[in-house]
Amino acid sequence: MATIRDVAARANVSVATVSHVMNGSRRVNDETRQRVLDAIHHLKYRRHGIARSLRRSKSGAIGVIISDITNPFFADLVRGIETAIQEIDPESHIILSNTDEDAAKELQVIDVLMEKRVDGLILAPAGGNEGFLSDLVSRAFPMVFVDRALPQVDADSVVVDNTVGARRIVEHLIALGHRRIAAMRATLHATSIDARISGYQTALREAGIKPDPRLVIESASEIGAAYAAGQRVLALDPIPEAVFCSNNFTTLGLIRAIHAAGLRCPDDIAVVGFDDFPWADSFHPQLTAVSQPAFAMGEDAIRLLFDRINERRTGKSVQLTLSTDLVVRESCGALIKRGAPTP
Amino acid sequence: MATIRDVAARANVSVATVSHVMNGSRRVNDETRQRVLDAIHHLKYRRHGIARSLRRSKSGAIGVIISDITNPFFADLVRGIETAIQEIDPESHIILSNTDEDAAKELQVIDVLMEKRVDGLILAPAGGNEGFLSDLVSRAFPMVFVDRALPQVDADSVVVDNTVGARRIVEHLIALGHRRIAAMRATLHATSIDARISGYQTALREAGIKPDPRLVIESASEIGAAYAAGQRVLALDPIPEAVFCSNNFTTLGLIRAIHAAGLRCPDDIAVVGFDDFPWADSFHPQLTAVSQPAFAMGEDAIRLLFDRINERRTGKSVQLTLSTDLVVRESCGALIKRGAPTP
DNA sequence: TTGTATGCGTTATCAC
DNA sequence: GTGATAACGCATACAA
Repeated sequence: MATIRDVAARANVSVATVSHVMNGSRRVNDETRQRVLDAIHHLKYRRHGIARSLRRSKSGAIGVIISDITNPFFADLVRGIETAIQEIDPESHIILSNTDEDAAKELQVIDVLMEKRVDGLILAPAGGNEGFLSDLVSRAFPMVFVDRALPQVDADSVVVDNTVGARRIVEHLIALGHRRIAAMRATLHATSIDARISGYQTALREAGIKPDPRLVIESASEIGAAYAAGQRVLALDPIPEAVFCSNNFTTLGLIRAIHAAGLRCPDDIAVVGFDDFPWADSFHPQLTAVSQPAFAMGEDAIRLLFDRINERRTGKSVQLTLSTDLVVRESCGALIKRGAPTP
Repeated sequence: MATIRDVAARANVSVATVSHVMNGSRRVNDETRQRVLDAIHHLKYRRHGIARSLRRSKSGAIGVIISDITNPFFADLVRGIETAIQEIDPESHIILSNTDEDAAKELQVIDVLMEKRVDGLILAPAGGNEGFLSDLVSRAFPMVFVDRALPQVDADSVVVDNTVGARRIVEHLIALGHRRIAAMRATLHATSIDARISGYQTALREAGIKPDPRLVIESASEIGAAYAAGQRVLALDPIPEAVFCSNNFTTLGLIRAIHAAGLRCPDDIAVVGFDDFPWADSFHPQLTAVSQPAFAMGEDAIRLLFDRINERRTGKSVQLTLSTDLVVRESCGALIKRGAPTP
């Protein structure tokens, strides 16, 4: 592989000149520049990104730590990050790591990324590493939380208004006449799930319905567990008229349980979910859901991050809260019972 | 940030010694080692991955180029790659790029990755860059194709037996009594789709059914287009008894079209798809599909790649063909018409 | 068992 | 408008 010296030699110039034509960092005589360009072309020269990183003390790598890329929400988020990087600084790239919500794994992954000298970190924190993370931000390391924030850690964050989103969709359920509304609570050490459940409870209370803790069923965030939890929901006596699922997994598990039990949705039981996904309208009935702007969250997160990296912004952290959309389809019963009203 | 010199100074040893204790690359007196370890600990020293890469001329980066991480197949594949990397060489990491099946984007992305000096490439080729890629492998650059191979490019590859997979599932349809079987052909410049359609035709022929080109409907690999294509399938006269969908998108589009038309599956029309996904059994009816070992493909691909990188294997390329699984659920009509026979 | 010194390929400072 | 050269932080060949 040709180096900058090879190019310099062939073009009869110094390495400095080659470097400057590559980077446009100072005026170069047109004829000289052309000689350099020719040499570059002939030698198929590509600059050595690693050497460059070392010299400029900027790796061009952004660490992105999520729980699972297999989750469509995170896949969209990552595409958003990638797209925005392309616009803002195409020389940068993502290093992606999955933690599966495991705090220990998260810690280890961050360690590796620090050794790789990532310029910054976008993190959907699993929770449990607050101390370490606080230390990081206090040393001014560029970091932004996404999807969930950690109250104890004062970093930038991009989240969604979980409370309002959950509240709206449960209000919708209530407007349709449902009263006995259960909830599936995904067990994650994340503030987001708590907020969703709390939005659910608020909606009930405002409608004069007393939240019944027995109607809140816990479920691990994994498809098998969610199926089992779904069966527990159906075993409630009497069976709920509607169910609010606090994330992807619980929705899928419940729907499967409903079909397995030979029940019909929304006739026998209505279902709504937090977090929409591309397949939602291939479902039968099509799923009514709270849709999160995952792609936009990724874009915003990376923008905040670059602002930190380039020190366009220092000091006080900023919290971005995007709003969700209520996507009314069929599983809530809306279309069937009375058309598609908006709450 | 502390450097190796800081550590050396604090421990009263040379940088060489520090380097050797970090890497375990030569014997060091126990007491000396302890001093070094203490210094490392006190200074919170982390070695500089970039400098290390430069010196060892090994970036520890693996380029992974796929069409879209949002596709569950690729998400699984990437998790497989990541998991195997963790085992084989935890110092390495993935740089992920999406091409959206765009050859120009693919070329550009590869260029960027080459500048970053990735140690190797795992690529689901979009097609169209055969010349460039051939050049790369001829210069012994480690590369392995995944999901699809390029006949003109002699690189290692990990694919699935598309023909057999498609054939089996269509045979299953035939065994259930379906005769008029349509197919949805995703338009991709990929050998995999061709192979699937050809498997479909073979199954028909072997059953004495003459493949009818009018029953093969084209669809772009995008959900909206697939929905429209699905409607075209339903508009065939007479309506097919069953449909074989050649990938994820076409399956989803068709199912949606069926529901929208008020038809019932499998009673009015049976559906099977190539490429299973985690949500398939939350569908109603649950989807019968050919399941690909995406995770394992990722593992195998990275293994092949590391063999190249470490020159454990040179020269002749190897082709790995994994087999698929037929997952019989409900959409084919099997359970409903006669229990769940295996073909 | 340990240390010295060179170079990996750049960028950037300083000099001309 | 151009060039010489000193870092960037590490691994390692060679010495001791």
